[in-house]
Amino acid sequence: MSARRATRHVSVKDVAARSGVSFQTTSKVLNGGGSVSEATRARILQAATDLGYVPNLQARSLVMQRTRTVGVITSDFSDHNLGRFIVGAEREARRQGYTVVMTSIEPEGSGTEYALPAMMERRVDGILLAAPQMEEDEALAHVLDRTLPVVSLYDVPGGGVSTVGSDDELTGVLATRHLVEKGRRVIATVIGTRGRSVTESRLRGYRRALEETGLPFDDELVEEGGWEIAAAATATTRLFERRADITAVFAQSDTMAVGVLSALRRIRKEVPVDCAVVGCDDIDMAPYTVPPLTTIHVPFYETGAEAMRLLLNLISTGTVAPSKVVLPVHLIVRASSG
Amino acid sequence: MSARRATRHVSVKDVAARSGVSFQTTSKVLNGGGSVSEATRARILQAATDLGYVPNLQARSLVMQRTRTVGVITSDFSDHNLGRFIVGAEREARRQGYTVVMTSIEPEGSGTEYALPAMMERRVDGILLAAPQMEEDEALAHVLDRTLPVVSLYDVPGGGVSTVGSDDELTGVLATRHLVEKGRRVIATVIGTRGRSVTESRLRGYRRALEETGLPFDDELVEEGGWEIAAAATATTRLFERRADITAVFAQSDTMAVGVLSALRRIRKEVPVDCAVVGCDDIDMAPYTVPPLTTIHVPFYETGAEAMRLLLNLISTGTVAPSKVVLPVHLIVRASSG
DNA sequence: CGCGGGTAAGCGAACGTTCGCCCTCACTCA
DNA sequence: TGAGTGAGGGCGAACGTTCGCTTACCCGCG
Repeated sequence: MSARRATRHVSVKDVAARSGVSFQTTSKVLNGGGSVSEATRARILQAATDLGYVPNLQARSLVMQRTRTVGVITSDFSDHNLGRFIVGAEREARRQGYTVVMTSIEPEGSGTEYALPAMMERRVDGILLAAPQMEEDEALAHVLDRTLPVVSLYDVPGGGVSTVGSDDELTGVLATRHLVEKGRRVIATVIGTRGRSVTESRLRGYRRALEETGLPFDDELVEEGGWEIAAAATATTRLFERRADITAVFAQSDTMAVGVLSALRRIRKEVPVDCAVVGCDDIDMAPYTVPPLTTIHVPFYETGAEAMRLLLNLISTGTVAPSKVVLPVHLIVRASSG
Repeated sequence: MSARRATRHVSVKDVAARSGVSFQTTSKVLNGGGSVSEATRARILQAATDLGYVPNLQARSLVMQRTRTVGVITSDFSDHNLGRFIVGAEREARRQGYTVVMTSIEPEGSGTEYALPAMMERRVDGILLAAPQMEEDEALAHVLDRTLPVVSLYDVPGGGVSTVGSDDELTGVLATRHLVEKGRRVIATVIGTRGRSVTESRLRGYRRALEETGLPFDDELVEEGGWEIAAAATATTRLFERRADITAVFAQSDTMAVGVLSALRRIRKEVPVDCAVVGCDDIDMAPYTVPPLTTIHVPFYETGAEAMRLLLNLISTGTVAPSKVVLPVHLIVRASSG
């Protein structure tokens, strides 16, 4: 109807006016401090609810010099795993009385130019980094060095930032070792994005498991799938064009494993008889692929929660000393590995 | 090292001191207003970057009486579709210079008790509701009535709240009509959660398409799958126990369709020969199920963006008059429907 | 009766901004 | 020469809090 909002927000002064005391006394009552008689306390409380008083956190943080807000910088979290991370983190923040302000950065965006300034303007008490592409952002480490508590879910170039993640090398080891134990000898792997820390760690695990069992590591058996179904499918096709004798594929994510399965179906390889497949992440769909997917369970939700826990801890102790938390992973065997 | 943060934030006064002017003049320069000589302007700007000045949005919103912040209240957005919604919304907000503060509410939580107050304390300029369970929250409509611009992705009981969504009834119609056109006559449907608006609309569409083509609607052919893979699978099993003559299933989400496919596989029904399957949502996996899933494409990302656009529009015009936007959907034919 | 002590409440300042208004020049023009 | 003008800049107030200090008052005690 009208073009202007009618209702002014009710402030502590309004409450004070209605209960006939100074606004400072009202403030005392409303957040517990000071000594106020039972009578006036009741009167003030009554007035507050009558008026529907809602404290203004902006004003409060202005004087308190902290906002009880943490910033979460993420890339596109329609990605299922990232979504789980963030849910875990948000929940933990909420549990400890913090609010989350969130911004996602574009795949090509550097974060340094928009996201970080935006968070600083908001005077967040700390920042949780959940954007893989920040691993390549050289400017980043420089900017946030020693200025604010920061926890990242991914490696940050300069170091000096606390990190929480799962044991990626172990992931590679468990998957590969399992395939070896199943009697597979020519084990290919479809990896994520080259250069990214998860990718390299899981690849290292794959390699270690091979060497550990006396099998040769062969560059020909590694192909990049870029975390996507379609790309993983073509990667698989390329692998089999090169080496028809492959009897197992380890995909660095369940999503890519779906692509692998799809490619195998197309070239008429039966899973697991002709070729076994192992993924990792343990997404909801994993038990329902054809055949059901053996995978490594990665505790995304817990990782997010743990990261937030660490961040809030840094905030409350005022520390910025970096640390590194690694959460365990485990194998879940289903039909795709025989 | 030390338990106390060393760096105070630099304020507009610090900048003023360094450039030898009053802090008000500094403020003028830093946000464009007023008339300041080129010389001092340059001097102030220089001082600002030297000191690394970052404006304090808390203080600014305090005097400006608006925060350029919108609250997003969501349920668990590790749900893929919700994630897309929110990404779309956040991106649009960012594009228009708004920041998003986010809270998710527990499945059982009412939102009225935690989420809304939290947003109000933060003095958000508007709220985007993206939590399906709020459809059942009777208290909700009462609380936010006429107090703040609100846009919801789901129906809110009392009405009076603007809504953005896709055409759910059309979704049901398109899916069912397609199956009829493919010659199917006994078409079952696995629905989401009873009573939820999406569920009922899609069911209504299903029913309308049947009647439109002279086929009878039969309660026996409807089973609840609760949006989950496993539940959808057992729902399918139940359906076929009742009616062995079913030749098509319309699942109200792709996720549930995966469960349907899995159940059909178990009872040795071949898709699409024995039984066709159509889902909806068009998730990334849809082209990679076995067989690839025919589905209705739902523009989640665009819905989120549109909802945010509407919300920001409400905010800037100061209106609270409710409106209702419905985005189109379309059929995508793949192998699962023959 | 005067004094100390405790409790209840008020007061002033500060946090970092924006905004409207006033002052002070120097310059122009009649 | 004196009034008018307009640009450049300062000043005070306000936004809604918290916090430390001070004041007013009531009691009991010596």
